[in-house]
Amino acid sequence: MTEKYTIKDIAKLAGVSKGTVDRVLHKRGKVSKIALDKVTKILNEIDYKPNLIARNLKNNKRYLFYILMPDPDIDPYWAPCLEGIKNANEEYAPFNVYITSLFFNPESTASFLEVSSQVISQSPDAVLLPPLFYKESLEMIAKFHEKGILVATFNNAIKSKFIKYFVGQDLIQSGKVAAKLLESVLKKGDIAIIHLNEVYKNAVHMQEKEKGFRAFFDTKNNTAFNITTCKIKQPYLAQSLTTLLKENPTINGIFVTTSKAYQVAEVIHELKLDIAIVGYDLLENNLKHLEKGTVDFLIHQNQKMQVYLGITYLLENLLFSKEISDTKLLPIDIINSENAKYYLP
Amino acid sequence: MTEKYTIKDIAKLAGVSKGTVDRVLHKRGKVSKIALDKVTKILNEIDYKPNLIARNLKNNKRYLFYILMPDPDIDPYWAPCLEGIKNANEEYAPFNVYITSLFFNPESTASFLEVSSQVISQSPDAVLLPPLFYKESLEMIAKFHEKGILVATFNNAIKSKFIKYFVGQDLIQSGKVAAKLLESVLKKGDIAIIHLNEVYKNAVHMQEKEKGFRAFFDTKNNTAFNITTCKIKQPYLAQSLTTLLKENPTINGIFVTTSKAYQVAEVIHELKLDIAIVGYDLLENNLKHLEKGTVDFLIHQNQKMQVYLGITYLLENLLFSKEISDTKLLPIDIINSENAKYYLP
DNA sequence: TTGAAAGCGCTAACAC
DNA sequence: GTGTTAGCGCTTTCAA
Repeated sequence: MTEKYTIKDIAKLAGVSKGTVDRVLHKRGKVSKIALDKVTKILNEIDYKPNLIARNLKNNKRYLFYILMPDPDIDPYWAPCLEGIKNANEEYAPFNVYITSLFFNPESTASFLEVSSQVISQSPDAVLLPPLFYKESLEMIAKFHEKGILVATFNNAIKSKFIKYFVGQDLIQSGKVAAKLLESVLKKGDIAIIHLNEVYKNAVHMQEKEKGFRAFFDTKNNTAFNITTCKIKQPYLAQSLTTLLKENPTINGIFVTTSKAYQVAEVIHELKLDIAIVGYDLLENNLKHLEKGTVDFLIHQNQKMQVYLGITYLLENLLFSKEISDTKLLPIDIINSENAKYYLP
Repeated sequence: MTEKYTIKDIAKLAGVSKGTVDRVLHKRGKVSKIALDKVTKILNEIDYKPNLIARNLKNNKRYLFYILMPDPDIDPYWAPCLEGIKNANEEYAPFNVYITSLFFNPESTASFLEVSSQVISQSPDAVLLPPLFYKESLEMIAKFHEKGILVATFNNAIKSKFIKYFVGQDLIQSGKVAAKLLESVLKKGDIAIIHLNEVYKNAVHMQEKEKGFRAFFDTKNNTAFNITTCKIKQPYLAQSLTTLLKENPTINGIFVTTSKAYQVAEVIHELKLDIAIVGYDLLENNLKHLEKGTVDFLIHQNQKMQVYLGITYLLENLLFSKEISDTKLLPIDIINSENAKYYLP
């Protein structure tokens, strides 16, 4: 059984004071070589684990934390994030952490820039955001970094040396999961990949999912499937889709790369066709179709966990200097009508 | 912005000492009505949230925690639990918590009883166990309770008023998930439910899964499927299964209710039949077959999370008097070849 | 019944 | 450089 050592113990063993031990532990300097050696020797002999809790008791510092995200009222995709923020908030409140969420309009880069500047003016300790607008996000992230603000991203990955952590899913792999699901259900046939354009650009999202989807069949040299890609913009969905399916009557599977599978399902249902659909996200509308059987599978992107982990990673780093890997890829959960309820709030 | 109040603040506001506030907060009595009223008034006015961390800093008490589980070397199903224990251990070590795992032989009630007595003799603060042997488990749980030991169970639910928490999955629902998966893949046909008897009794497990599986098709009045149940004991699997499939050549789907789907898959592969298989648990052997395509889906029972949560629930209750619901049902994760890696250690 | 005080493990300011 | 000391928020003992 390993004993528990405190700073006091180490001080006694090394024959120095607590203060000196603390200086050694935190490399604060101002320690003579002799003292340093004595303490280091003891530290090597025993397994000292600082009590991280006690460490922060002392800390009077208030930690300001901002979450910058699209308004869930504009796009319900983001709604689950609020729950994750709430959980993190409850957990870290005793540590003097103040978490504020600010919403921007996902259709407007101006709105994003405005809210970002607002955050900068508060000079918080850390910021978490989904970098939806590539150029603008990079810009703001650089500015955050310049101000000494720790940055983490979620939802979609962009490359920047100023991003400390990223939490999200591997979208290419997610496309492969969808492909495997359709393969299981269909065995053979023609599949349409439908990029149903949403209000704001998530082109990268859609492209990566398609890439993974196609790669799955390509690497298998699976010739039983024929894949068409189709970009459709609302409000032309019903019309475009009907035309597509009339022209390609052999299509028996559809992969919807956005969270709007329900819109596709409605059209298919209307046309009374028997087509398997795989889509994304547990929106209420999607769930209805899962239940009805008009959507076969949904892939859960677990937004709630994404923000929750994003927050905890940053805070554990700030509060306890914990170092973890810079990228966390969440499981790609497969949802059908029977297990859906466990993934809902 | 809600202010943060400490006991000191309350004491000042109420015009009493910290000690008195503490006595009120913990209902320790020995407080005059006047003092009590003054403090209560303040407490109603403000939103006081005690700093749970500081509360336990003072605590010199050592918490002894035992986990009682089958030896993972005998049944690899339990191996992931060790990881969960390790995580919990790291998290709670600073709180003077000492977690010990003891293994019993899942084939032997005697071994279970022996290890349990061993635990009792240590009079720990809490115990977590999967109640595999119904009668013996109830017996020991009662004894634990008698000794003032907090008990939580995982993996399988049994009823006892002495069980504080249960963490596991809804096995009936899990059967429904399997049913839906086979329905998606097959559309119609004959399905065999195979209860592949394992070394020790988990009859209840298997029965509940079957119940859910059948209920799924029953409530749907789905007549496109015909379901046969089949209990097979090793080492007769290959023989029995071959006979079954010869006699029922229309069987195109198999639901294996235990973690031995790979054994079934091997036979099917040998027979060169095209039969969809849904099974349980991410054992290495099962994963190989997922990859090969001889098993279509696995259901993840998330043993790791089960123990991890079981431990945290008990400890949060012991350390911080947190009260949560007595039953936690984990998500029923659907695994195919493409998302499996995210659920592995 | 009450307040004062010590102390949990750690940090940081402050003398020496 | 180094040891001493005060204090984070809370619990608990002890004297009043």
